[in-house]
Amino acid sequence: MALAGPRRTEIKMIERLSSRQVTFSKRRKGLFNKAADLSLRCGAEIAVIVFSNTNKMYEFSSTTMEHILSRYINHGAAAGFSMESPEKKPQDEPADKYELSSCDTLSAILLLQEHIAALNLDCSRMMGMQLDGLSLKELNQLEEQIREGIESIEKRKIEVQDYYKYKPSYLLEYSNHLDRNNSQFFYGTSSSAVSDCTESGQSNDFVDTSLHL
Amino acid sequence: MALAGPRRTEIKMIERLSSRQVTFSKRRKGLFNKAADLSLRCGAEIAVIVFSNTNKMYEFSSTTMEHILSRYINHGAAAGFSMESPEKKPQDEPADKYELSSCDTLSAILLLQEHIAALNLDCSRMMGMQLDGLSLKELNQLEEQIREGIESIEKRKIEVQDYYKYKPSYLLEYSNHLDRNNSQFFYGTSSSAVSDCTESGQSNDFVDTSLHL
DNA sequence: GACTATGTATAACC
DNA sequence: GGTTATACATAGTC
Repeated sequence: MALAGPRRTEIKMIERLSSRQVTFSKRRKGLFNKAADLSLRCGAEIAVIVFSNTNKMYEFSSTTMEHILSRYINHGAAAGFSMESPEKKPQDEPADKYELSSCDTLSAILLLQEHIAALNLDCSRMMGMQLDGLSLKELNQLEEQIREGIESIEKRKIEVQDYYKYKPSYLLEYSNHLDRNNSQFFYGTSSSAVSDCTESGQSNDFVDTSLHL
Repeated sequence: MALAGPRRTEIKMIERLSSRQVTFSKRRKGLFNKAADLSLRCGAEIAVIVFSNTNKMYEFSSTTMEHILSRYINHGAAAGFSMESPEKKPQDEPADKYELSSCDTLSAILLLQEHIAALNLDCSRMMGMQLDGLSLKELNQLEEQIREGIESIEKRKIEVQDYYKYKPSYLLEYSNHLDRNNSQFFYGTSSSAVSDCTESGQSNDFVDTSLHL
């Protein structure tokens, strides 16, 4: 008689390789089933990509992977631009931003590069570089911005210190895991909802980091 | 007294819109949790993309979406990406040498988005946001970086003040204009391919403003 | 958004 | 790869 069931299993990396592989197979299958279920029941379009420990790739997609990915790309490309030009009002989203078709790849790339240039400039300036052309007023704004950043960081440092002081280890598990992978996402916030056509503001994917100078 | 539980549910599209939406929310959350579990327990890298009926997008990714997707693209490109054409795909085709394949374009965009995500993260952190997952040491490094930035800005402010002091204003405007146009630097560093197999930590070195945390 | 009865996924074992 | 006991997910309901 098997007395075993899924005992209170702590959520952490399984050490034993064989167990890990078995668990991976079973759970991966379960995950794909869940995805298929959700897709069918709710008419959702779902893609799941999994890379195992051993760099093997597994995928599920309710329609075509390519279709979902290009849909994702277009969505992200559109949603990613909130502020490449500081002159523009960030809240007013002109309709044309969401009209990127999959054929507009070249312009999408150009826009992304523009976006990168702007972000690069912002980053550089916060590090005290590329300050040419900023007026005194703008320099003051920049400095103010940065000082607020430092304040937040100081606060966070205290939080982290307390956190480690009183750490419940089960809370650290996932964030530690993510730390190892150098991810910016924390467990609860890695899922985000962004509307396809009409967006009313909230977007977790791309934080508006523009300095608006 | 609620006598209900999940009765045997046939797997088909849920007709009632409200039920479908509720179910979608619950199951999507469940799916993402499963993905997170699997990722953590087995050290897998997982991405899930979901488009709802109403074209809302939701995503989960154990690391960054861009990283996983470009890994997917590269993997697929190397090992039989063509599912629809069972025939072989010779890579040495002089014909499309000067033509970007859709795969290349997609991966180019992903690379750019990954770049943007990294820059966004850097900028956010310098502004005191997105600090989750940074260790105390990293927070200190970040703060140090920023303080150096402030120092440079202070110095620049003095320069500018002197500039105003000793320069006729009609010359000032014009040179300010020139400064501004010259200050935008481009995405000059050639974008190196992101290595897939070796997870040697952060690989956004192509950003010269990277914080290297 | 919380509750609860019930179905489902799955860890340990074969 | 199959079985079973148990934890987990969740449909219907408030």
